[in-house]
Amino acid sequence: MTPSPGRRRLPLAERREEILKAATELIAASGFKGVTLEAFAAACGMTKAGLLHHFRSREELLIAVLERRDTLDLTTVAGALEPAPDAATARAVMSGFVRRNLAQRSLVQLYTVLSAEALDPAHPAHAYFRKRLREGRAMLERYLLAWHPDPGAAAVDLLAFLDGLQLNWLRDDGIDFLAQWEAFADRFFAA
Amino acid sequence: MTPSPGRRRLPLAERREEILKAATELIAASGFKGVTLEAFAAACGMTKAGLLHHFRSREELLIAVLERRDTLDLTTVAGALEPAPDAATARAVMSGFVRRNLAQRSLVQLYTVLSAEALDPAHPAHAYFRKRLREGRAMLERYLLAWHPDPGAAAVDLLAFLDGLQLNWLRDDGIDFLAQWEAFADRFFAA
DNA sequence: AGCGCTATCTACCAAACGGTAGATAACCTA
DNA sequence: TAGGTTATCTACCGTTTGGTAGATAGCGCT
Repeated sequence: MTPSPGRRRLPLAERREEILKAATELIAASGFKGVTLEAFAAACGMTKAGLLHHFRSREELLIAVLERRDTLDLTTVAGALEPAPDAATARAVMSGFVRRNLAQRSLVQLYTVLSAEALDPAHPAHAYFRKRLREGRAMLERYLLAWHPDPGAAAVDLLAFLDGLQLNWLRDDGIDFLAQWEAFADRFFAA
Repeated sequence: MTPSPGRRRLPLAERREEILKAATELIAASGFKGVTLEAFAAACGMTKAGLLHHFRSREELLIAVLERRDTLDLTTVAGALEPAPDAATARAVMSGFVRRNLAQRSLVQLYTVLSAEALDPAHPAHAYFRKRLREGRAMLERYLLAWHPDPGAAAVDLLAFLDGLQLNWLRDDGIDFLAQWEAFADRFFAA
């Protein structure tokens, strides 16, 4: 476990980014409970103590991982709905969202594994996921408002299908995510 | 943590059942990784050593929990498809399944939490869930075979929706599971 | 070149973990 | 009521865990 070129010193921002990226991969694979401080550190060639210089505790690292993905991901989607969009543009936005997720399997897995783990009210990310779900649903509802007869139920419908499809896709990569989505969307956006 | 009436001795089968029931609740709440041997034991008023008299290891307890639920649950559904059923009976069977799940929230949560946790190939229940998913999908496909134009894709569709709806229902009990399901079924079984 | 800053390391700790060994006590039968 | 069976307990062990204290070394600045 000793790093090859002795000691590797990086500027703060750079090392932080490296740690967060590695942590994302690890949590996606084994959940938060499944990864130790030692493992997080080793994944970027340092020691526990070295890592704790950047994040004061294991839990703080988790929060940082989540917040990083939010700023990187959620903001991209939110911009496009200045006027409430019609069915066609709503579908286009959603399809873009799906395609982007498809390209980042480990990220999808991070959120899936972690959000299930965080159903436990004692989990450090419990509050985070509650908030995120509500905000996501509210945002989606605004997308559907202009043209769908029952935006509330439809939002639940769409999110449930996407979450479930992701889950099954992660379990069995024989599933053609894109095809299943497009077929669902054909029906969903026809109404 | 000392049990009130000194020592409580139970016949083997009875104690086993009590342990499994308590373990199911605990795992549903916090996942398998989230519960210690001590916690499993304390939940039925005994010590670690006492519990290990009935299950040789923590992992063996997990397997027992899963197998118990299978014999109790999966067999009930499987019986009804001697001839490949038509759309109406297929829907009736599925609706029964949904209603039964609705009445046992903690059981649903057990499977949801655990199956996400077990996406990790190193998880002790990983193989179990892979097998279970494949069998479940194959069974559902047989239900759809007689009347649906594309049973394979439809089976994925239905399971994805149900899994996702369960997940969101667990996250936010404001969701009306039954209503969402019936609306989805109206569309699904109309084809 | 030399100095200060700080990113990183080595060494350590207390607590919690899964599991084991051997003593103890509750029930069943004679 | 005595004795055997076994479910349960107390006490312990070795390992792993998250986290801390203090030493060390790489980098930027003058």
